[in-house]
Amino acid sequence: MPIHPHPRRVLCVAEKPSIAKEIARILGEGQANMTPAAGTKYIKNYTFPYKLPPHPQPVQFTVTAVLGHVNDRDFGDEHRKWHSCPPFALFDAEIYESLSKDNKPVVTNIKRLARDHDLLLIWTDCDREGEHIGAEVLGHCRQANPRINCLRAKFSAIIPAQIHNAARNPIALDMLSAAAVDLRIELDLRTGAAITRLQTMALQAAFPELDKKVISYGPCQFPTLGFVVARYLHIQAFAAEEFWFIAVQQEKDDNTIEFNWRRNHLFDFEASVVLYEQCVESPLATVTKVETKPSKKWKPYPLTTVEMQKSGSRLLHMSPKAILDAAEKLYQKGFLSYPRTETDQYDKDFDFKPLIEKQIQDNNWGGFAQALQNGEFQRPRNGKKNDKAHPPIHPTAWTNPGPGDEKKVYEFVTRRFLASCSQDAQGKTTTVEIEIAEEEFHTSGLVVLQRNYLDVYPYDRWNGTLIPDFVVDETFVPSVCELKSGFTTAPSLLTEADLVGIMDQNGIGTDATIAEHIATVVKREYVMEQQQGNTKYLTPSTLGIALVEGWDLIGFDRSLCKPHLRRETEHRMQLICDGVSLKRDVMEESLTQYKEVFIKAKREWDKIIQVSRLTSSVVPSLY
DNA sequence: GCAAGGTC
Repeated sequence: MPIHPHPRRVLCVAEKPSIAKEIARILGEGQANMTPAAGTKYIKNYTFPYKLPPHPQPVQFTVTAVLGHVNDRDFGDEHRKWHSCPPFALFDAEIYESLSKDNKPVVTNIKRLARDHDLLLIWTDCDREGEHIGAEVLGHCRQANPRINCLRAKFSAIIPAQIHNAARNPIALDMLSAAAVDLRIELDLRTGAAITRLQTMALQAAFPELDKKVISYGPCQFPTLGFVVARYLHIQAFAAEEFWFIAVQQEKDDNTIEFNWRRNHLFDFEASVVLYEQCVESPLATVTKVETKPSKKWKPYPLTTVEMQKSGSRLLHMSPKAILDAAEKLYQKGFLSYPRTETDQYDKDFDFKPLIEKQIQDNNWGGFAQALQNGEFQRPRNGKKNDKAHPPIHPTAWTNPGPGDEKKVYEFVTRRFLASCSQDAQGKTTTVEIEIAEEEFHTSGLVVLQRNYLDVYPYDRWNGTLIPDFVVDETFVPSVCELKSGFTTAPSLLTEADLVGIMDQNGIGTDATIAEHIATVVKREYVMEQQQGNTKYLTPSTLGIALVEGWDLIGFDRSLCKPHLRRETEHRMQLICDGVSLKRDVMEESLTQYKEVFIKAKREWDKIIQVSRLTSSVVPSLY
């Protein structure tokens, strides 16, 4: 990309204030002049001179930010009221762009700046949403200054080399990605509003007890509900099966050693009896193999948002939403890095030392941090994901946030960070194999030699089970050899941690929104939380089950409750980004599909109603 | 009274 004609004044706009601050710190080399923007306490404008080679004279740089997306979209007055039009009209109704109240001073600020700058340099996150936000910013700046040029800074980490490089080698804003996001915004608004109104009004008419309740549809909330219902129905349909196995135990050196059958277990009773009787007839066990091998337990990967919510909700017994909220607060206070990231690998130039240094003062893990500084440090493992915008979540300063959610989250993130900078736990595993009447059994023991990361990461367990020495060819008659039976057990209901993982795998929602979608289906009373001991399980309400079964029954090969449609939208967005499809064509194709769903649903609506009646007669309460 | 996606 050729460098732009030499600009005199460059206006840099980031996606959020924290990034603007970092860019100004790096490019301004700490000398930037800071003035707060009028009307909003979040946004600051930074100015400083900056050299853009090959020109010898520095130009003036101004760095500012917006707060994510700038524009709001909604239907006009003639469609906004629920009874102002039939819901179907929402598929083709005019959509208007407007500024939300909070964004007015933000836009006033960039427009004012745009007037006396000749180049707009977009510094939003380098993802699809970032390109879209960039396009919104450009639109407003062009209104204020039609002649302003626009380019995009491309960076993959907030480190000086990258930021300077991005400033000096800008590229074009990717309008195709922006168009793809446009598609999503419009499609989700139309389908969400149309189907929500259809569904709500029809169900309220049939069930007076649903009066005043919104029965919302959304392309993310419905698949989320679908996963919960699927697991519930799976459990309902589960039939336990009996199985048999030979249990062998041996007393040795005051220990009871359990040996596991190589066949694990059999579902065939007759066959189990035959094999068992052979063991009873010649009960002498012979040791066939004793093997000791080094083994290790791997330290955890760097922390992404999804992983923080998944393992956090399992270990801290908090909801994914509460975890993200606490992380957000800690981030705003400057204690944690940006909490919404898909990245589980650190940039190769990432400087760990000063961050570890800050943790030395802690009463609980300070000693561990000190040991890392004294030579125990080992670079974190690299995961497979990189959003090219944010590093993994890590503590940026030491704090003791008092009791409560923030303390739990801060401690978890910090221990995880220190653990990832430490070394794998080392141990040795001993396996012993024996034979009784030609049937094989085995057992194993573990000795932990070096705990390493486990010392700072109590969430992981790796316990040694000591087994006494056995020698090959040694023989003994086991103290216990019995034929036992058991039953297969149904899977358990989904936990929030499970659901986060399933949504992530299926591309439902993003790191920043997954927790919200779960909270939404709970708020809508499609799903209920069931506390069992320390764990919260998710179970569908009668309403939730009826919705899923009803929509499935209407007989779409692609039910609204399955992740398929969302995946298709994602795929089509990618086609737009790649320049393969035009937004206009994709929009038409998608809307046609949803219109068909809508018409069919309206026609066969009584099927959903029937299922609902049926389900609510089985379970008396609707909730 | 509708969605999902940014960010605070």
